[in-house]
Amino acid sequence: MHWSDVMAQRLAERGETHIVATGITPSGEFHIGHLREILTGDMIARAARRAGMEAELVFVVDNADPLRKVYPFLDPEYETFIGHQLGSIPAPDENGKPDWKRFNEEGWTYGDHFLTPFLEALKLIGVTPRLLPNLEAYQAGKFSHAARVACDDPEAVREIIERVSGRELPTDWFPWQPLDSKGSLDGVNVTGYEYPHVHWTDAHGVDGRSNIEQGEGKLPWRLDWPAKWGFNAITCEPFGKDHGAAGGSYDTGKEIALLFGHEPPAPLTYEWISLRGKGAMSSSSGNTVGPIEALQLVPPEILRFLIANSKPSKAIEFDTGMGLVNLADEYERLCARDFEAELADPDLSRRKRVQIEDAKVALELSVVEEATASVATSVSFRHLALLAQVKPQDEGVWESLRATGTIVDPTPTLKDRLTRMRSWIASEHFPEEMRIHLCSEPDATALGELTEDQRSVLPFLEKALQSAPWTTEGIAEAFKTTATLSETGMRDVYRASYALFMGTERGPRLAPILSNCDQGEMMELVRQATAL
RNA sequence: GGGCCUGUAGCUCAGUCAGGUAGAGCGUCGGACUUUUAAUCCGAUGGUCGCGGGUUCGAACCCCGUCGGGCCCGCCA
Repeated sequence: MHWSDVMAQRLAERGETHIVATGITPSGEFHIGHLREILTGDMIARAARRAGMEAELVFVVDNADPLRKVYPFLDPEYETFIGHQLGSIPAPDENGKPDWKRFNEEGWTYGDHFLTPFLEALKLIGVTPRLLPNLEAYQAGKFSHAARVACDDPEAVREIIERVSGRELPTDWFPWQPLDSKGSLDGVNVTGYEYPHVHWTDAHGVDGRSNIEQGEGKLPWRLDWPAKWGFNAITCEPFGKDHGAAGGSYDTGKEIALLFGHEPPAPLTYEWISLRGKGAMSSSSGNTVGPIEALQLVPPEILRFLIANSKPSKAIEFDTGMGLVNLADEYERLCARDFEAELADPDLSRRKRVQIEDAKVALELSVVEEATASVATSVSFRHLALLAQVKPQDEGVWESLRATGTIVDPTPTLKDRLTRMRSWIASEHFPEEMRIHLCSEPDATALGELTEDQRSVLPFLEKALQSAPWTTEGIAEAFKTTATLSETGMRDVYRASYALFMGTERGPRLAPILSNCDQGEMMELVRQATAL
């Protein structure tokens, strides 16, 4: 059974209506690691709906969290904002400086700055969750109940955290973090509590009080999370393996949720996504591939397929090179399969059946538009990558595909795919082994591997190409002429030509590629090779 | 120290929950297509299931131990 269906089954035992939660702190650039969080949630919700339940996806924006440090992309000026909530400080401008103008005029915050492009990418990917900004929830008093329970009996909370996580809390620990006189959550000492106020002294020697029902502070993460489960009626939440560890925040959250008076959601722990060869993704080190950047390379359904086809417990190595080609081609192959027919075979082994069923579900989850069928474009990524390189104009690509009977007219999907393919080819991510290289000078090694017969083709090739019209047809004709003149087969002509022009044994059709090159340069290459 | 995830073909992984003849895709090799956009099709190749015990008629799967990799036990998600 597909992992999303396993989860849906678990949800079915709990009830008919579900709210699947995801949540991210908008502290920096979003990356495809965050995509796993949100897509995992989306796929659980889809699976639940497919199983006949009602399910909604929500996205908690943790903009009540404080700025932790001055990241490399921020101006040192941000030093003054450390400890301040992401939803209440200005966004960095293009130079990393606080954009006060937009902040004052439009209320454009640090959190908005990073969240907005991510939401755009999500839309393209077919995910439109209901947003739950956390700072606003505090200000609206939604945390009141939980905050009061915790503040009324701090020892109960402390007991749970210390017992479950096995770590000792400082003696002055208090389950509420007040905002200080400057708006920071750091360095504040709680001096007393009298509902609904928490009294404090801050690092500047100022005293004050914080109303726990009006967002004048926040709950520490380990309480904040279970509190949100309550007032948002969350029934299911996928989260990264960090939270899932024994003694981690889900473990303590489970018990704290009960203290607050509600059931914890059904959990699903997922592994991280790393970049192939570059280790874990990290916004601060700049070692990231953003969702937008990824979408310029591959269509959204491929990105969805990556998540759908990997069990959450499996770490994913995101490979922007050959891995992406293979992934996309696998997707294409799956699209072309007839799963119903395959499953109708009564002799299928259990293993085989599971494999087919999982592939089928993964494919269903990959379509951007829920409950629509995936469509095969009948052109593999590999093939399209070649055509895109050989034909500078889109129309040339379509002509080639028409000529081979692959398509009649390009579908919007295919046009879209070609656009992305071109941007991929232009990027640093495009794998070298997929790139078509023409030799700028003769490749002695490749030529040396030719047989005598094949080498003898070269002078005839030179003669035939010299007088050929420099078009695809003209060049193709010249190859045939060469075979006749040299009294060898076409096989040897091509074998020699690939060694000559590309330094390889085989390759994509030469004539269309050569016709896009300069005849003079190519002839020079032939002459030099012949003379060797 | 405590815990979680992970280890299966050259590569990516499925199969472990419900024990029953080791699977898929990619790659590689060979063939076909009276030569082809590294295409397509067919065939072959390929594994001491990390290691050692135990339970069982039977273990990749369950139990115990052990080794390697990743991660958590921070007011970071």
